[in-house]
Amino acid sequence: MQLETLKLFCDAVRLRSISRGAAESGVTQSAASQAIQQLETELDVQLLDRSRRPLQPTQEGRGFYEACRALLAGFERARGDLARSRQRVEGTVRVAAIYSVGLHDMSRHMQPFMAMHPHARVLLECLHPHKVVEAVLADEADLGILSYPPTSRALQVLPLREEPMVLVCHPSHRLARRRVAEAADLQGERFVAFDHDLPIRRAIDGALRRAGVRVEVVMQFDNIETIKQAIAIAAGVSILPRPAVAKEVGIRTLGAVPLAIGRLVRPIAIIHRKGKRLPPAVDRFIDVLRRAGDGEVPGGSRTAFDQAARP
Amino acid sequence: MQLETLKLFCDAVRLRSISRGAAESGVTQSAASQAIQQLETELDVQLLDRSRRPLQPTQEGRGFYEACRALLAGFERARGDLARSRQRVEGTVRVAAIYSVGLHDMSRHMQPFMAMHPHARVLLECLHPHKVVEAVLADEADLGILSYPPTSRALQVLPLREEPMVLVCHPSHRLARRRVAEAADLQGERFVAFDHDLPIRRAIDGALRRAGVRVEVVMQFDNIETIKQAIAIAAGVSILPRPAVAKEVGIRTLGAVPLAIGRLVRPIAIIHRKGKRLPPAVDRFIDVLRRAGDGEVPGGSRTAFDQAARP
DNA sequence: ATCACTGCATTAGTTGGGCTAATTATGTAG
DNA sequence: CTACATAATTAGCCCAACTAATGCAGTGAT
Repeated sequence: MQLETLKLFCDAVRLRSISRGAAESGVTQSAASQAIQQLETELDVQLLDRSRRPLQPTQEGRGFYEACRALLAGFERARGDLARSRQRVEGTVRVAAIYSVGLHDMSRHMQPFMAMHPHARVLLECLHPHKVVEAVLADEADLGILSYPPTSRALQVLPLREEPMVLVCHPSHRLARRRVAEAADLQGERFVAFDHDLPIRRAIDGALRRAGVRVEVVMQFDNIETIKQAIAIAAGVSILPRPAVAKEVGIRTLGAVPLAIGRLVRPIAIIHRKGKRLPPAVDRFIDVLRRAGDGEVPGGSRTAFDQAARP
Repeated sequence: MQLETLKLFCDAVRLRSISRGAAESGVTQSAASQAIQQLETELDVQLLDRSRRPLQPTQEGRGFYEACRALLAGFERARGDLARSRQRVEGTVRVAAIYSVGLHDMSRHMQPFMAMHPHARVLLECLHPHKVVEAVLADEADLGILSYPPTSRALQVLPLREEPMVLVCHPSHRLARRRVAEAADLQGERFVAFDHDLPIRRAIDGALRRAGVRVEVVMQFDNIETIKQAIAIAAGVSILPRPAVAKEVGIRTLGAVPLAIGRLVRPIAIIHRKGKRLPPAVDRFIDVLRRAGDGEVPGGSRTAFDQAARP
């Protein structure tokens, strides 16, 4: 059953002529005649009264005509909705990021991107790390941005940058004015840590263990902001990615000291679902991130340490 | 654009599988896969996300799925309406008859017909003669029953019977007790006639003229009932079809006398639109009319005149 | 990681449905 | 009755859609 056939029938009724209806659809009178006859056979009902001219629908044909018009209109509407939806979705970049990247970082990149692509729309959602992965897998986000990206068959990982980790302490702390902190300096320090279930915690714990240092964990939180607040009230020291404390260091509410403990970095990556070819808008957004995305605040001075830490 | 394709898509979404959807429609997985791909190409949109199993519709696919379901449901409803309408219409016999036939005559035939065909429905409408023709031509009635049927290219005429015409007068009239009325008996009689624009008037006028009789037309009406009333108040005599006055003659409110003027009959015929093959119910109704339809009230005595007048 | 399993895509080959062109039939108007 | 317009019919061609077979990818197991 073809929609074109229904359209031919509707046009024939509307124009009171099979020929004119056929012309409307760009087919011959013969094709239209055959199609409508076949329709009548299929439905086992006489739709047109051909014994009187101009052509008139039968009783049954009249009712079917109205139904067909509604059907065709419904299909055209659906097609239109689809086109509109496609445009809206294709121009949208849904990003799921962890808090510590999303808030500082993304806002900087979103504005230039929007300027380059005025038709595009960027939706940023800040989530806990595992929720970011979930959102990408469930196709609720086109991109995920997080640290310590998980390896998964369904995920494509694009390394974005590696943030150097620094010792963060209260400005009045005894280590605050050191040029560099050695492993031994941390021995027995009161430490504000990340929650156990976060990869960054495991990375820091491993580095400290390898350096033979034991710290006294006095608090643990699942996000950087809270850790910074704890340090600001002199509850202890911590090890945090440098970009995350750049602002506080700048206004001297926190102290940051480069660490001489292994190569302690926080890898940031973009993830997206594997196999799925990305919409153009998303591709371009990735370009913007990877090109400009070296993690430092524009105009911020770069230390020799930062340079070295980059891959 | 085929409805079957939309159904394949809907089934695939509903069952979360192209294979199962294909099986539902009795085609191979390959056919369904190709059809849905073609649909996506045609609409230029990705409807299904095949990179994750079980199969899931995309954002756009979800919306289109809902629209398609509505479309398919709408079509099935239209098809159902059509079937029901067809049955209702096919079992219906719409009859348009002139008053003088419809009331006396049809009611007798309708009951036997209804008994023979319990599913059928008979709609009887009594109209003025020219309205009967109009109703048949406009396909508002399947059959028309009238006297002096018009010849028309668009109409098929089926002669039904010829009703003998008799002189009708008040029971106290001087001619009421005659066995037969000659032409001369009518000379100068006060006459209640049919309207000029009725064929029956022309038939009677012609017969009288050929017999060399002149009557004095004192009244004229467009229907038999009114003429009978006029005669009943002794306003004059008239010439009417015998079956139309059978009842009044039986109860002695009118007198009827056979006429020896030419072969004066009122031909009754069934008309229907030419070319159009009639629904079975209508065909059978015609059979009933033509077989039983000799125009006499059942049990009514038949005169030698009646016998002779029949073709 | 590897393997087996399931399900979709792809390809090649065949067939029927739908189209055109030409002709015939039919309804309508002058 | 004739002329005209329009629909049905016929013959023939061609593409679209199907099947069968195979390749490929996602998924969950050991």
